[in-house]
Amino acid sequence: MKQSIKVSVDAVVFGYDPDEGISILLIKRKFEPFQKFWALPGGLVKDDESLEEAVRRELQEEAGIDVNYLEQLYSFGKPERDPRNRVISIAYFGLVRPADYQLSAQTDAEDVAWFSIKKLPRLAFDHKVILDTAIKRLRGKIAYEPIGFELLDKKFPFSDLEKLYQILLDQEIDRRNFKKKIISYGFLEELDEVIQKKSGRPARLFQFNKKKYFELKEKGYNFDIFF
Amino acid sequence: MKQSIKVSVDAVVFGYDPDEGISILLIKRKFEPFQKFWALPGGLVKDDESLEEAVRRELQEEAGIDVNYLEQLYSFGKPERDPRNRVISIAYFGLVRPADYQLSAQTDAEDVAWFSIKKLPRLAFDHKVILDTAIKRLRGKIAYEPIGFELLDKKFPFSDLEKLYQILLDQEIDRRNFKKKIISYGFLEELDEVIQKKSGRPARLFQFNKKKYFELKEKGYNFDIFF
DNA sequence: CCAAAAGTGTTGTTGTTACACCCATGC
DNA sequence: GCATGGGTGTAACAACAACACTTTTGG
Repeated sequence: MKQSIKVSVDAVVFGYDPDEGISILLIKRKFEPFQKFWALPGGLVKDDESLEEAVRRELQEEAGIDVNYLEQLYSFGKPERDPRNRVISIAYFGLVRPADYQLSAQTDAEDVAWFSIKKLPRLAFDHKVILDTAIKRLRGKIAYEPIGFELLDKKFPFSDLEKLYQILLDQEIDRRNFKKKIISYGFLEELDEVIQKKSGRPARLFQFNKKKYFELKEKGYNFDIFF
Repeated sequence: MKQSIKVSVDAVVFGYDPDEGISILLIKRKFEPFQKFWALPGGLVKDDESLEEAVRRELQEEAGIDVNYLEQLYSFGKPERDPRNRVISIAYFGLVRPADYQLSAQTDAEDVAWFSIKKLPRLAFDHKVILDTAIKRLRGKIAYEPIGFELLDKKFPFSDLEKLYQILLDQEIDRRNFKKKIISYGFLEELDEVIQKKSGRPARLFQFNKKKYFELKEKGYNFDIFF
């Protein structure tokens, strides 16, 4: 059987800033179709690279960014999703830490930028569908896996985590109960350092201990944050 | 850029029988490579069909089966997974009801059969990896979505459900607590009919009310069964 | 009357929610 | 000394886990 289907990868990369909220990385297309539309970074897979390698390469080429967490999201394969010819796309889901987030925000003038998920431009192809799938995944996943930490600095004040959950779950969270619950899991380390971002009392810094988390997970612990 | 990657779909289809446990559907390969090895049903996607259409077509062609639940599982794309040329496979996850399960078990003599997940043959390509991914998904998913019902007859005695969960979670479950919890969700209907499978007291039949389930889900109910 | 499977409640323990005041800093 | 954000405990309530005997049928 003769088959003429092309294979591409696309990445939905999330960044977070306690003031800006959740953003995603988009690039502006140079060529037709959808010239000058904003689109997810991505492109055709090379014959000799794995899917994940392809995503990382494209992110490097198109946005100069290194994601800190990457997982496969879903594959999109409707025959009509690309007007030229059939392309199936394997979409990935990525998270970057604030350091990278800030960095790429500088490249602003070019054709790569962060967009708050609250005010998104029209996207090329079916990228809106892909994006919506990714947002759903992020919202769902944060409740039962501690991936939130991948969006924060290695050392962060507790309030950053708190705000992240409030934004993602889109609801008020009781500060005391939230802290009690997170601390009770035992994979957070409280440091002696403090930081003062704006006014007010300086905050102690915390860090996520991945090793401890995996140990606890082995023992059949299960993380879940529902309020 | 010239790309020569082929796109296929593969299906991991689960069946269940309270006595046999969980089985999956395999076909025996007629041609090289991996001639005479057992493999997941699947094949190349046609240029004008969607991915899901491709899976359903292949399952119909290769096993004469109609799955009752189907979702995308994961895409496997390592460059070396097919010895001939590069093929990326989009794997699907399916569940069939006992009626279909019995039916295909008749076709036994041919090159399609059910295998208990406890004693599997060596599989072609990387199908073992795909299968393991699917089993993990099934185990994980059954705890927070009521997909277990898709593996049972439309009307079933409560003990069938009980056994299904015990097998999948691989642990004893307290019958009273389990029933209390499931009933409390309110999406099961108790019928006036009874059934007697072996010896012992006949059992009342139940059925899953999908509509009620979706209503409850809308209201922000969340199903979860952990013990 | 025995074997086999179905049906059924209560209680102690644990986890979850609701709630408000003081503390450390910069200006 | 005031504005800003950080830090902390307790009590009522809800959910979960542990537990065993009775009922209906067939042989």
